[in-house]
Amino acid sequence: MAKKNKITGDFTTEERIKIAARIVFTKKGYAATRTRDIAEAAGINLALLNYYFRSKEKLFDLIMLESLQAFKHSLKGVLNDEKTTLEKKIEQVVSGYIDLLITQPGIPLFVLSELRHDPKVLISKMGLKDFIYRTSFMKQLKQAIAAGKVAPVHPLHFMINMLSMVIFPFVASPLLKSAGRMKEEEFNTLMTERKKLIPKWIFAQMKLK
Amino acid sequence: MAKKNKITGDFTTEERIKIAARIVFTKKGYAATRTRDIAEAAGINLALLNYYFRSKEKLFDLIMLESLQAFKHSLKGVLNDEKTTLEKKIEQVVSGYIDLLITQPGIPLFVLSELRHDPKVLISKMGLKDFIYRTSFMKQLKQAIAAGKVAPVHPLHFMINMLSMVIFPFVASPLLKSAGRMKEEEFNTLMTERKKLIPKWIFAQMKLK
DNA sequence: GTCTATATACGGATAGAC
DNA sequence: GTCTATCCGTATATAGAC
Repeated sequence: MAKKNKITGDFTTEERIKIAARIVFTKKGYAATRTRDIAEAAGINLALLNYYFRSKEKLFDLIMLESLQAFKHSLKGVLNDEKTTLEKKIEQVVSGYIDLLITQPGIPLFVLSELRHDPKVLISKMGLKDFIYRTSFMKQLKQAIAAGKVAPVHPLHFMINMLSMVIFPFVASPLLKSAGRMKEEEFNTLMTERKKLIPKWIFAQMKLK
Repeated sequence: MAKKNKITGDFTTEERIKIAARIVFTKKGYAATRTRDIAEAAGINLALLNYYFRSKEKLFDLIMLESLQAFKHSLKGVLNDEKTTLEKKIEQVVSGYIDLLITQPGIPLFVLSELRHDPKVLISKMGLKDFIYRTSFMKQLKQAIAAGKVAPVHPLHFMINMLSMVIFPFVASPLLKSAGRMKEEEFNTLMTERKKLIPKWIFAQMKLK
């Protein structure tokens, strides 16, 4: 029995459809989603969905683009702030990202699982090519390694570790919750703890010889 | 244009279908997969697929179960070996798992994205309930924390960190490759480096005050 | 066991009334 | 803008010949 959560509140029809679409697409993925389900969740008729968005695919592209934007946006500002130190950037990214994921835990899995079908198009449309490399964060990291202040390994390792430790628990949450006997609330407590812990862990990694 | 890789070699028809099904399901997910595509990849007719496996769903369940088995199996043996130290277990899990993922990089995303639809059934069928907690690894880890040898945080954090740093790069590989301007080969080189690096990083985390 | 042909259902999209 | 009714392509599954 799928829950029949109708979208309520003071939204235009177009907004209600988008909200419903985001929920259903995120939960079930593109192929498993029926436009009828979106319409029902939005409290409108199927025909109206097509009236506003022309097709399932166009609606989906919109939602996906916005999801990727949210992802990219929450990294970009912080990683490119010329004024902050490497350490500060890490603290800010980790903290901001975990806050975001606690409220929207389904987005990473949604993006990653759909991306495997046609990565090229979206990645170029989003300007993600070389995105990490062009950040101020990456330049600082390279300098720190060159100066011997950070362990001499490929700088991407630290970026990967940071994103992994922040994002993966949310991606694997159903497995982690049952394999680690956690309830929703315990899980969120653990994730909140990680806002302080992950930066410390990364710093420790960077100092290793 | 989907590649028309027919399954060749000395396999029975049933095996060929399963091999083809694993490839197509892993790449596209359940809903986006057409049984016709599996049949074509297996070099047989659509009707024959139903002759052997009754339905798309039954075939899928089989593939999913085997994928989860592979995941669980590669952890279970190592984590429950009473004779090895905590450190040794970590080294073995990380190394074995990365080797597995380099050859089968699509499995985690496949499992995790399908699991979000109906986690309960598969998790209970797989005996994953409390799986982590019942391991010898977890007992050793708790003892080490109690003895003050490991930082006093929730032991699951370290398990999460290990799995995150190992698995996540493969789950996010399309994004990482383009955002970090890596080719397939560079990516694998990096992952191979991580077989040695991740255990060191975990040890450093565990020693923090 | 393996095939061709087909029944049947489902889902996206549109026509047309209001 | 919003609805009801319907069209039509597509995908699973089966019947039945070989």
